[in-house]
Amino acid sequence: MATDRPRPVTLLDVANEAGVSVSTASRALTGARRVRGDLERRVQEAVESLGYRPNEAARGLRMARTMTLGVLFHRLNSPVSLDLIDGMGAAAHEARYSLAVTSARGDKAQYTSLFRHFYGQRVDALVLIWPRGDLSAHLAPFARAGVPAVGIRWEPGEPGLTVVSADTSAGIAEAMSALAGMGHTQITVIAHGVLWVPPNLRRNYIDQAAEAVGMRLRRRTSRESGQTLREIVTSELASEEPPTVILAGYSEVGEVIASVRALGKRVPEDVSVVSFADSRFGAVAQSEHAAAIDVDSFELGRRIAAVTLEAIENGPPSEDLRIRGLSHWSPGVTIGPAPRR
Amino acid sequence: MATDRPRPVTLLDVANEAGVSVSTASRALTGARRVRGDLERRVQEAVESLGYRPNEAARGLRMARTMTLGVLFHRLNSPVSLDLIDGMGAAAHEARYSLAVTSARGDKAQYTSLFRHFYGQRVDALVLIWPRGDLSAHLAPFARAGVPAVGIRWEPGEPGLTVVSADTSAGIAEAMSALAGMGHTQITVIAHGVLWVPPNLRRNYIDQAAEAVGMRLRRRTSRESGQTLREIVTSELASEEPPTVILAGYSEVGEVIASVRALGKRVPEDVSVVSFADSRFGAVAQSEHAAAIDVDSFELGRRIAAVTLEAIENGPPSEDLRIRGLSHWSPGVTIGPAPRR
DNA sequence: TTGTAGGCGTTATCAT
DNA sequence: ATGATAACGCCTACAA
Repeated sequence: MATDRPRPVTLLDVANEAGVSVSTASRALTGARRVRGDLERRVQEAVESLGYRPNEAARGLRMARTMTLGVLFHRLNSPVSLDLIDGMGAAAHEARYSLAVTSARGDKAQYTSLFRHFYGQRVDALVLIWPRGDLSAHLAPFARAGVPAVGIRWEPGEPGLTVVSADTSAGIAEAMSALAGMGHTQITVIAHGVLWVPPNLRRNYIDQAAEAVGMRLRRRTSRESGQTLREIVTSELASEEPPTVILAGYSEVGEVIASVRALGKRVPEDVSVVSFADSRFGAVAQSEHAAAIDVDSFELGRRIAAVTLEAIENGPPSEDLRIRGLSHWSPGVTIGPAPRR
Repeated sequence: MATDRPRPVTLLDVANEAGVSVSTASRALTGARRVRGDLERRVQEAVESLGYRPNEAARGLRMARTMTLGVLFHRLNSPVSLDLIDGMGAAAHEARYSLAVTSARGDKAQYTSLFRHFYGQRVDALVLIWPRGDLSAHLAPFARAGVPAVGIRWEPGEPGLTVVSADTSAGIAEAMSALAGMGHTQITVIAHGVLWVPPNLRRNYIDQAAEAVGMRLRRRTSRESGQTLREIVTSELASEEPPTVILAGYSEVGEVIASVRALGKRVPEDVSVVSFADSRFGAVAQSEHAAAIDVDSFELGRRIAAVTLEAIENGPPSEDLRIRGLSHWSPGVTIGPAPRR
C-alpha cells in the first residue's frame, strides 16, 4: 500500500482550517512565541478536528534532531536487558524520545554494521550496553558529529564514551552484615547462572563485603568444575567447613533449596539460602519469599537514559558515573540464625 | 552540545568532492538509473573519504517512509519478549529498517500515548505484542493513513489488525507421542510460571496432544491451590494415580527434579520430567540436558517482522497467520521408560 | 547520461 | 503579533 496511501494531515492543513498562516500555526503549537489567544484556540481546535500530529522526520530534518536514542546491545540474552529497555524507554518517552533498539547477537560484523546504521539514522545519542571489543573506530564518527555516547559496563575510562556502572555494593554489604549478625561465618557463592560474571567489580563487591564482616567465602562454579548444581551443593555441605549460608542466582535458588532438603537438611534451620535477583523477572521467577539481594535494573535503565538525555542537552559529563542505591537486601523465609556446631 | 555540532557531510559535499551534481551522486548511490562507470567510482570514493551516510530523516521526508517499525509491548516482562525483539531486529535490520521499541508497562494511558507517539513518528508499520483492551480507536488513524498493523496474540479476527499466532502444537504432540511410546500414561502439567497461560490455544494444544495418544492429564497450578512447587510435587506423587511424567516450565524443572529426589524417587527411573522452554534464556536457564519442548521465539520474531515488512510493501495479507514449525521436542536425560506398577 | 529545479513538512529569520 | 520565505537533505520529474 506504500504507493497510494492518503497524505497525512500537515501543518498547512491545520493552518488553512484555522484560517492562519503556517508560521502562526507552528508558533501556536511549539509555544516559541506568544500568539493571540483566540488564534491559538482556533489552531488547537483544528489540530483536534483534523487529528494532526507533527511529522517527526520533517521536524528532525529542520532541527537537526531525530529525538531518537540508538541503543546497541552486544547481545540480548538476559532478563536484565528487558529491564534496561523498559527503564530506558520510560525515561526516553517522558522526554518525547524514541528508543531504536538493536542487538549485534554477538557478531562482530553486525556490531559494526549497527554503528553505521545508527549514524545514517542520525540518532541523537548512542547507548551501548555491555559493549565488547575496540570501540574507538566505531565511536569516532559520532564524536566528530558531537553525538554523545553512553555505555554501561564495568570498566570505566574509554575515551569518547561516558561509562555508567551499577554499584551494587550496598545491597550486598547489607546482606552480609545481616547474615553475620545472625551468626553466620561461612558462605558459599554458587556462581552458576546470573551470578557468574567475569572477574569484575561485582565479584569484588561480594568478596569485600564478606571480608568486611569477617565472613569466610568460598566460590563454586559449574563452569570450572563441570559439576551439576546438586553435586556442588552436596559436596559443599559434606565439606570440612560446610557453609551456613549459600548465595545463588535467582534461577538456581529453587534447585539449591530442594537439593539441600534432599540431603535431609532443613532451610533455614540447617542452611540459609540467599538469592541474587538482578531483574524483575528474576524477582518473580525465584522461589517466593526467598531472602534476596535485589538489583533494580529497571531503575538503572532509567538512569542511563537520563544521563544520555542530559548529555544531548549539555554535552557529556566530565567523568564516568557509578550509580548507587540500585541494590537492596530483602530478608525472607529462607534465612535464619546460623546453626550451632 | 546540541548547539554547535559540526554539520555532518551531505550528498552535496559528496557531489562537490566527486565533481558531479547532486542528482548524479544520488543516482550513483541509489542505483535508480545507470551512471557512467568512472563517475560512479568517483562518487563512491568521495563517499568513502568523507564518510558520508545518507540522512534517513531527509530521505524519509522525501520518500514518505521512515524505515521504522513501531513495536508496542503491553508489558515487557518475559524473556520471550527478548527473543521477539532480537528476532524482529534481525529481520528488520536486514531490510534496513529500525525497530522503535516501547512498553506501556501495563498502563492503559501509556498505551494510548504510545500509539500517538508512533503516529507522530510516522512509523511505516505497527507491531503489537500481546495487545490488550479495545484497539479499534487506536488503530483507526493508522488504518486511515494506510499503515499496516500486525499483532501477536492468541485470538485472531481483529479488524484492521493482522494477527499472528504461534502454533506450538507440533512440538507438544511430538513430546506426547514420544512419552506414550515409552509407556507413559499419566502426566501432570504444573502450570506455574511460563506454563501458566489463560485458557487459550496453547492450553488446548497440550490437552489435545495428550488425548490423541491416550495420556491422562492432570493440571496443577499454585495460582489456584496456593501450594508451593514442592507441595504440588509431593501431593502428586502421593496421589492414587501418580504421574509417570511431569511437565513444568523451564524455571521450575530444577526444583521439580530436586523435589522428586527429596521424596526418595529417582529421575528418570521413577518419574520422568519434561521442561517447557519458550525462550533462549529458558533453554539455558533450565537444568542442562533436561528433556524439553522448545519454542523458538526468536524465529517467531523474525517471522512477525517479515510479515510486517511484506505488509508495508504489498498491503496486509488477506487473513491472519498461524505460524508452525517453531516448536520441537528435544529428548534428554530426564526422561526414561515408564516404571512398571 | 547529466544537470536544474521543485518539493516533502517543519521551524526560524525576516519584514511588515 | 503575524505572514511570507528560506532553509534542512534528499529524490525525481523534467529539461538539456
